[in-house]
This record gives sequence, C-alpha cells and structure tokens, in this order.
Amino acid sequence: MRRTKAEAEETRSSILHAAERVFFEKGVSNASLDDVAKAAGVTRGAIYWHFSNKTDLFLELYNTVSLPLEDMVVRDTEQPASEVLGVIEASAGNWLDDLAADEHRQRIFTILLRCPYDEDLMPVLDKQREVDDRHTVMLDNAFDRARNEGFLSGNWTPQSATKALRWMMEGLCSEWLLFGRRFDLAAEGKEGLKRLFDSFRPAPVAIASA
Amino acid sequence: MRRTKAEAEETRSSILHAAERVFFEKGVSNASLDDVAKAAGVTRGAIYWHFSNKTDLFLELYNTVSLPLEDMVVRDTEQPASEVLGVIEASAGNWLDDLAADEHRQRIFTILLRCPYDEDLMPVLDKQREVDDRHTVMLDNAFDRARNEGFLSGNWTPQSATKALRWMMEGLCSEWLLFGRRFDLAAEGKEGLKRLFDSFRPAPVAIASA
DNA sequence: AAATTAACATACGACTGTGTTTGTATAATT
DNA sequence: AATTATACAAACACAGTCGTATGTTAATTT
Repeated sequence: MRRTKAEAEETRSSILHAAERVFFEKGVSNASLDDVAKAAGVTRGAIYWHFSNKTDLFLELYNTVSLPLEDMVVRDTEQPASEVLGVIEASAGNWLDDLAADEHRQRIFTILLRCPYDEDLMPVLDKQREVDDRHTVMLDNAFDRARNEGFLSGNWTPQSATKALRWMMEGLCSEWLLFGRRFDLAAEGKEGLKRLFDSFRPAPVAIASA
Repeated sequence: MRRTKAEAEETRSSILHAAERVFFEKGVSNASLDDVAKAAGVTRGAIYWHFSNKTDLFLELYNTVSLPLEDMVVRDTEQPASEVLGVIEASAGNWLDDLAADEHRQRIFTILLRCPYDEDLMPVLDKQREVDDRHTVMLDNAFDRARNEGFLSGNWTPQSATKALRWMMEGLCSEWLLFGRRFDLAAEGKEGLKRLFDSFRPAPVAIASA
C-alpha cells in the first residue's frame, strides 16, 4: 500500500514525534523500536524504512533541534559596551522563556541530559561540546569588551563571569528538567540572572555629597 | 562450594564495586547482570544470591553512599553571624574537594545523573529530593541569619542566594561529571565560589576620607 | 559421622528486541 | 498498460537477557 511522497514524509515525521515522546518517557535505552512504532501508529517496518536503526533515529531526532540549539549564542556583540551586560542578560532570559514555552525543546534537552553516551552517540556529545565552546568564547569576548570599557565589576573577570553564568544556567535548567519542573523556570531564573548581573556591574561611584 | 561468611561478604562487596564500574561505563539500563558478574569474577548466580534483581542491586549500591551524600548539608550554624558566609563557602569548597578526590562518589553521582528514572527507581529520586530540600532549608536559614545581622548584600535575598549557590554547584558538577572532567573542579569551582560569595557580602562602607 | 545448610555455579525455558527478509498494494514511470 | 520502484506490514531468524531451577561443594550443625 504505497503512499505518496507527502504521506511518507508525514509518517516519517510522526515517527520522529513518537520517538521524542517515547524516549522522553522511557529513556532512550529502555525504549524499544516497537514502542516507538506503536506510539506512531505504524510497525517497525516503517521505522526501518525511514531510518537505519535506533541510533540513526536518535541522531535524526537530535538534528531536528540541533540548529535551534545554537540560537542561544549571543550574537549582538555590535551593541555599545555599556549595554553588553544587559544584552547578555536579556539573551539568557529569552532563552529561558523559550525553553519554558517549548515542550519539544524540553523533552529533547531532558533526553540529552539523561541519555547514556555510549560509543555511537559520541557525535552528539561532540556537537554539544562544540556549541558550548563557541558559546563560551562569545561570552568571554562580550564580557571582555564590557570590562575594557569599565562596565564589569572588579570582583569578576570575563572568564569567571562566563563560567558563573553558564554554571548557573546549566544548574537551573538541569534541576528544572531532571527534577520535575517544580518551580517557575522563567520567573525564578530571570530573578537569579538579575541578581547575578547586578553583581557583574561595577558598584555605582559615590556622588560627592555632603 | 560454600564459603565462609567473611568470604561471602567479600564477594557481595566485589559485586557492588563491579556494578559501580559497569553501571558507570555502560549506563544502568545498558548493563546486563552478566556484565556485572564477569566484572566481579563471579556468575549471575552469585548476584541473584545476594540481590533479588538488578533494581535491588542498584538500590543497594545507592545505599552504600547515600549517607555520605547527606554530609554536604551545612551544619555549622552555631558560628557567629559574621562568619556564616565564610562557613558556607568553605563547606561548599570542601564538598568540591571531596568529590574531586573520590572517584567512587564521582561514579555514583554520574550514574544518578544519567539514569533514566522509571517507576521502580522512584525511591532514589525521592530521597535525592528530600536531601536537596533539607539542604535548601538549611542554606536559607543560614543566609537569613547573615542578612539579619547585616552580613548579606542588599542585592541578594536569603532565598536568591541559596538558589544561586545551589544552581552554580549543580551546573559546575553536572558539567564536570557529564562532560568529561575537562577542567579542575576544585580549583575553578572554588574560584567561582569566591567571586559569588564576594558578591554576597555587602560592599565595604566607605571610610570617611579626604 | 551424618545431615543440613550456606554460597555459589551451571543449565534451562521463556521472552524480548533487533535486523533482515519477504510479501504486497499502490504510486510513479515508460 | 505494463513495469518498476516505493512505502510500508508481516513473518522470520537470532542473539541477549532474565528469572528460576537444579546441581555441587564446603562449612556448620547435630
């Protein structure tokens, strides 16, 4: 019962969506291809037609969101230095808003956090590292610009600010994703960001007063 | 070939050690009991003698470190308020030192971070949450004491300081454990802690000068 | 000394998941 | 209109893995 090309593309994407849900619920290694097939309303034959095996299915699923993942990098480095910190903070806040609103992204991140990286999933890890490294470099540069223009507190170096920000974001999201979303990610996250960035900014110089 | 009780206890603990290594390397759900048995130099019979099944083995393994886990709570709340922040910072720093030095603890944490929590592993998750909640309460109280005595910067509230600290620690350890230990956990972690705690402390009041 | 039991190893049956092969109906091609 | 390639479903063969059942040996008990 051959379907038209559009229909085939439809079942392929329904398989991907089903895989996302099943992998999220049962974990990648605990989920069987039959679980995915049933969740997609097809048989394993359809999966093996569109994908070569489970690892390939996982990688394709990862690719469906890998490009949006990279959007978290800060690219507005053309701003005046006085606003660099504000731009970074807003960018991180927006990223939290996006994650909080996008269940798809939530599930993918959760899957990625929990998945046991064996040998054949290494490309995923490598890509994650590459994105993280690029992100780190861009943050370093941005904080460095802020510091050179006197907009970074002496308590922080560009590198330490980058790390503090990244660790806070990672811890925040890990706790939220892996631990059952028991708090308001965007609200509490942005409040934390605000206080952290306040400490990034130099103390206001005392106006000569009485 | 019946062994003496001491020998039996020895094989039991060797099974636990093997399980720790194998679960760490292959992930809990990807590791078979035969993998564990071979790594321990026994057969599956020995495992089924000492443990009822794989979940039970995992839970017993978790119990071997669950008590030390709770040591990370700050219990030195009897210090003078002026030193509360220093005590918390030192406690967190010590915790990092311990983790960096104890491969056993590293593996257990990594396993816990990566393991897909299905239904029968819920007790582990619940216990983790309980420890975390207690830790949070103690930190809240400690920061509150510091604030009441004027030792907490106005930029932070006790709750926000607690969260910032916990997220930073969690992000730091997650990245180090899940991402290949590509940096010096204790050194970089303590530097980050120092800067964060510097921002927790109120700005020094300007001495009346010329 | 005989019987029992603890501490395993070995063997067995059942099931699950995987990859492949085969069947098949339909769209696309010629 | 006949052929072919596509998009699957259904069936098959096979390796793991699990739990259990049974065997075996040595320590303990009686």
